[in-house]
Amino acid sequence: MRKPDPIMGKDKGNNNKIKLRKGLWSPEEDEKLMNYMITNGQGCWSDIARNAGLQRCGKSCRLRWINYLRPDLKRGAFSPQEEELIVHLHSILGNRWSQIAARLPGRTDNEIKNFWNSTIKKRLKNNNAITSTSSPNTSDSSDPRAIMLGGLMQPMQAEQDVFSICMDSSSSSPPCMQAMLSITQGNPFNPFPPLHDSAAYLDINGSASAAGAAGLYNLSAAHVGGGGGGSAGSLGDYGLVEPYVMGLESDLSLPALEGRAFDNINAANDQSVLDKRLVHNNHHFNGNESIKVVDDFVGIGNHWNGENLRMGELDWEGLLANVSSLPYLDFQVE
DNA sequence: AACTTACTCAACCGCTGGAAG
DNA sequence: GCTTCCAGCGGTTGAGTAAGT
Repeated sequence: MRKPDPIMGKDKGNNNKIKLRKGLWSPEEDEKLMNYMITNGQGCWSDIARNAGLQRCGKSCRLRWINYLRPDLKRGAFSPQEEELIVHLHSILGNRWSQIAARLPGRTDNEIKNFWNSTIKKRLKNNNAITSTSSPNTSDSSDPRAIMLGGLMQPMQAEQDVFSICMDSSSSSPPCMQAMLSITQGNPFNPFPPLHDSAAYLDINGSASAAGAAGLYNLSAAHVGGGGGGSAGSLGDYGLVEPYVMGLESDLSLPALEGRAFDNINAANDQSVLDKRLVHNNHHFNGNESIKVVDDFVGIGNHWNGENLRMGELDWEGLLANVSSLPYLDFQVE
C-alpha cells in the first residue's frame, strides 16, 4: 500500500500551496470524512475535503468513501455465486466494472476489478493452458464460465469463442458486445443462458430462493425502485433512499442494481459485519459509530441512482434493443 | 531464519463527459 | 461555442503480506 506521506499539492484557483496528503488514509482522516458525510451528506467533493478539514483532494475523498467508508459495503471474499455472476456479467459487459458492480450490491467496481484481474483472470488462464491441449470437442471444459461455474453450463461453441474474446480485458466491450449480439441475434440458442436453475443466491433477503432461472436476471426498472420513481432524496451518486425502497420487499431474486446491501446492514443488524469491515481495511471506528451511520442514512452505492441506469450509453441502448433489454439483464432471449 | 517470489488490494493517474458560466 | 470545474470510470502502481525455497 502506499505510504500516507504528505506531499505538496496545489489548490486550484489558489496560489497558496497547501499540503495535500496522499497514500493510505489514517483512522483520523476516515473519522473526519465519515463524520462529515453523516452530518452533511454528499456534496461537492472538493468542498467536502476542505470543510471536513482533510488535507486531501476531493477525488481522494470520493474514492475513500466509495471504496471503504460507505456504510452499505459488503466485505470479505466473493462468494461462488458472486464469482459466477461477475464472470457472467463480464462476458456481457466487458470491463465495465462500474456496471458490473451495480449488479453486485455492496461491492465496488475497484473490488471487482481487482478480483477479476487477480483471481479470475488467472484462474481462467491456468485452465486454458490445461485445456488447450485437449480436444476442441471435448465437452465444454474450455469454456471459462463452465470452468468458473463448475461445469454447470454447456454453452454453444460460438459463445465460447466470443467469450474467450471477452475474457481478454484488452477487448473490452464494443467489439466484444457486437460479437455477442451477432450471435444473440443470429443464433437460435440463447447465448446467455441463466446461470443455473436454482437461484439460491443473491436473494434480496439473503435467504435461499428457488427462483426459477427465467426470473433470475429479470431486473426491470420497477424492481429497483428508482425506475418507478421510488427513490427518496439524493445523496448525489449515492442517493439517500428510503430503506427497502429498492425492491427489497419484492421477490426479486436478481442482483439488483444496488439495494440489497441494505439488507446486509439492516437485516443482519450487522455489527459484526461492520466491525469486520472497519477493521479489515486499515483499522478504525468502533462499532457504535458504524451503527450510527447505518441508522442515520443509507447510502446507495455503485452509482445506482434510481431510474438513471447508465449501463446504457446510447449506442448500447440501440445495440441491445433486441436482447431483451440487456440493461436490466433480462436474459430471456428466446 | 532469511531471502525471494507471487499475490492482493488501496489508492493514484489520466481521461472522458456533463453541467455551469 | 469556449472554458472551467467536477464526477466518474478504467487502468495502473506499489506497499504490505503470504507462500515458497
